[in-house]
Amino acid sequence: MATQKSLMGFFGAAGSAAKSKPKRSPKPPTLDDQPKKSEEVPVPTVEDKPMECDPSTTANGSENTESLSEPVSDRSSPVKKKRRLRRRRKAISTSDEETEVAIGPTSPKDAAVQEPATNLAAPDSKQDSAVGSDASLPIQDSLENTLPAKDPLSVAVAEKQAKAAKPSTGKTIKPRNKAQSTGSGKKPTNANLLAPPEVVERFAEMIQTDVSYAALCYMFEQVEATTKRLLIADILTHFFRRVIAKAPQELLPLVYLCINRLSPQYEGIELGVGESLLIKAVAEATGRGAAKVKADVVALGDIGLVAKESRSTQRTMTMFKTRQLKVAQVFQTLKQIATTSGHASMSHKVGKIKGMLATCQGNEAKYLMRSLEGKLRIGLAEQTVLVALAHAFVLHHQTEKLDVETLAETLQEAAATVKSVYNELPSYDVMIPALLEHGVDKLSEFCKLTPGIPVKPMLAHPTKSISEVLDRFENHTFTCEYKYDGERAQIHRLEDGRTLIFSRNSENMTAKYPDVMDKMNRALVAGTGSFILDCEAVAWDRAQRKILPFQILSTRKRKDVKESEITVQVCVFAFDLLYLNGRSLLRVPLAERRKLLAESFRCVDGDFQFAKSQVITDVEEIQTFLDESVEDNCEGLMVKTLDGDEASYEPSRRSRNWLKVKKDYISGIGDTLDLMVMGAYAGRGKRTGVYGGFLLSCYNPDNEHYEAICKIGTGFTEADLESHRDILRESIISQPRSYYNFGDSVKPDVWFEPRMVWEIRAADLSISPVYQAAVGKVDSYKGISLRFPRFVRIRDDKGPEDATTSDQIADMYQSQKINSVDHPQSDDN
DNA sequence: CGACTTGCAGG
DNA sequence: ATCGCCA
DNA sequence: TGGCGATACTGCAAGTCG
Repeated sequence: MATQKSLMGFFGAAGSAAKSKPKRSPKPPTLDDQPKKSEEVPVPTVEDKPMECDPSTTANGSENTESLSEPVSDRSSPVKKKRRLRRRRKAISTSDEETEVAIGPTSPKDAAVQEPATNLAAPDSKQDSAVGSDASLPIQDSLENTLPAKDPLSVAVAEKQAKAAKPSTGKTIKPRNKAQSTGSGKKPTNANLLAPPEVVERFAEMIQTDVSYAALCYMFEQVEATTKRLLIADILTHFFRRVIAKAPQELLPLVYLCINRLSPQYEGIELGVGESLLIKAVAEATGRGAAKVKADVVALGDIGLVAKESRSTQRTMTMFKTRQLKVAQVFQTLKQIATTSGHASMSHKVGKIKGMLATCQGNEAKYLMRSLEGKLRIGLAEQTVLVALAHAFVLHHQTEKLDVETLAETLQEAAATVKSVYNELPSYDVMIPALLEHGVDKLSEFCKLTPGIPVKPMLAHPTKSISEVLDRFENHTFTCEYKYDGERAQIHRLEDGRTLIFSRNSENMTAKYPDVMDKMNRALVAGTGSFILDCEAVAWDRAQRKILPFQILSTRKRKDVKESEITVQVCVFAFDLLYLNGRSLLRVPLAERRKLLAESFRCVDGDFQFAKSQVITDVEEIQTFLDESVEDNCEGLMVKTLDGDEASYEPSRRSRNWLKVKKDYISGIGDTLDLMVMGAYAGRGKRTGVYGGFLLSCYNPDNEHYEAICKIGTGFTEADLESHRDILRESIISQPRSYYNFGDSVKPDVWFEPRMVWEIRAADLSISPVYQAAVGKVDSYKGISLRFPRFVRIRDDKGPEDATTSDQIADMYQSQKINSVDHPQSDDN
């Protein structure tokens, strides 16, 4: 409760929240935002200290101290928060340079390799012991006692905000950092790229024959506390090394927990748990109201923190836990949650979650909730895991001492191998056992491109202009292809004749496209056996023989599709061939792959075609081809190198060898709108403390109403977000104006008076089931919204009534070529 | 059984 | 999807 | 430049609820 108020206060809810307790006086409403910048209150600095020095494990302790010492805290300039903390930690570890510094000239990775030397003993070693599972007891106790009147969450809020407060130097910090990292030569010293020895020791203690969930969470903490990628990788490497040595059977579940998955993507096992269920679980587990919990989530920007904090109160009396969560058990429970279905399944899921929560200690609840939410957000994800795995296995098998450079090379190669293998066969179920049994060296013998298992598709870089394309490909032969607006489809034909289709994200879409099986058979040329095709499936109007918009494609059924009942036909546009008759073509240049593609398949009009392409040499040709593609209802062009080493298929890599030129970058075609900011939503994660998104509207001069058109959450710099918060604070109103039209489902956390106008770029306009913009103008009941909206800039020169009008929106929609002929959505008018 | 809600998938 | 930030 | 994490809209699928 207190938290909600404070949130409101935080966002300066002048009207509604002000009424609560005035106690949080030092909040920033208006007073702060102006003067603060300069020389922030010293308080936060002081508060910060214990945090940064403590190993994150003792965070509990410091949090308390912190909130105690300064419950009022200072919420003036949130945003910088964690990042700052991290920096400071770095600063500390930087002090011990000598360690591996000798390696200077070689890649920093070398350093990461070395056994951590002793002198790394940072000022923050000892306290570690406080981490122990039982350590939380006294801490929580003290929390209870010292803050009798307070909801622990308000403590957390205060803490969060204290963190958020700038460590004194407002603006100077950025430049300083820059100077530090880039300006003054060389990389940062290698010392801070190494996992601190006490961390490694801790791993050794915690990881024995099996792995406790606490051990994993300890590792997460360590990772979360740093931003240095090499350090993160090294921490993870040490963790895995220990696991490989002591508890190899735990490696697979651990890897899954690190990347927050339960199985390979293509198996489609999902938790089926979202925020509402988690809120319910936390509420039930703590005996608090769901509404309160929800408010806390908004305030803290992280349901993990809410779980951790609210749990600690409840806990005090039932503290005698004996059970300790194990990784294997957590993983298994997660899988159970995922596979629970049918009647009352939701309450069963909640039950399991509550069960685990009850056993959580320290930070476990935080990470458990984040896992359930699907976002660990500790700065560690798949790519890092792959590197760490590679390194861990190399080091595990490494018996003889290599010189630093050789070792570094070995490690780098290993990382490349593991990544490449994984991208071709993205299954830890296969790869981890293979690694355990054969090591990295022979990995590619056992794990290779296999029809039936999706390859990570090659991605493309967005390009801002045609000239940028030319710059990039100046000395290469390249080709342009239509970029179709459909769904990526990787079509596999196995040796046994089965056909499988995977999406861009490696989901199995076979059941969605039974009609494609038949198309493939008709498109085969004699002699074509097994293959993997890269294609785009596009909605197709058979009568008019033309491409339909993506929005139509998306209305196709996804499960149990029977060929006879298909309403939206598709045409498959093939553009690459990755595997043919038992042979991988990944390393074959595009020109050759394309040739094989053309030889192995035939065009079946309206069912299976080749992506339209053209080899191009100059700007004008590209421009013409681009215009043509848009004219043909495509999104723009893909530009690809044709020959040589740089024309191979690089799974998962958003390589520079493929570029995309989208029409919305080209002025005149791209839609830019000026929209009024109606309201905003509290940010989460790294956006805690600022607004994470905003509700926008267009203006309808006929009735002088503002009609909600979309939310927006990207395109802002961090500075933008801070500035928006500060500026919009002045405009907060407690209720929406009577002339605001919006759907209940998009209600923002705070409302603004009509004032601010922003320029927004979008790719397309779409018929919307939830927004009101231009209702009745294109569709009698539905409004219009934007596809891929992003913030461009503030339009200070425009008043709210100068915003784009509903009529203009309707016109823009109509003028999208693809909608001009006929589209199912528009019932009447 | 229909309306509503939630989660997940796509771009 | 898009975008920005960081090493 | 790669890796990561913040956020957008829409529709189906599967659940809940009255």
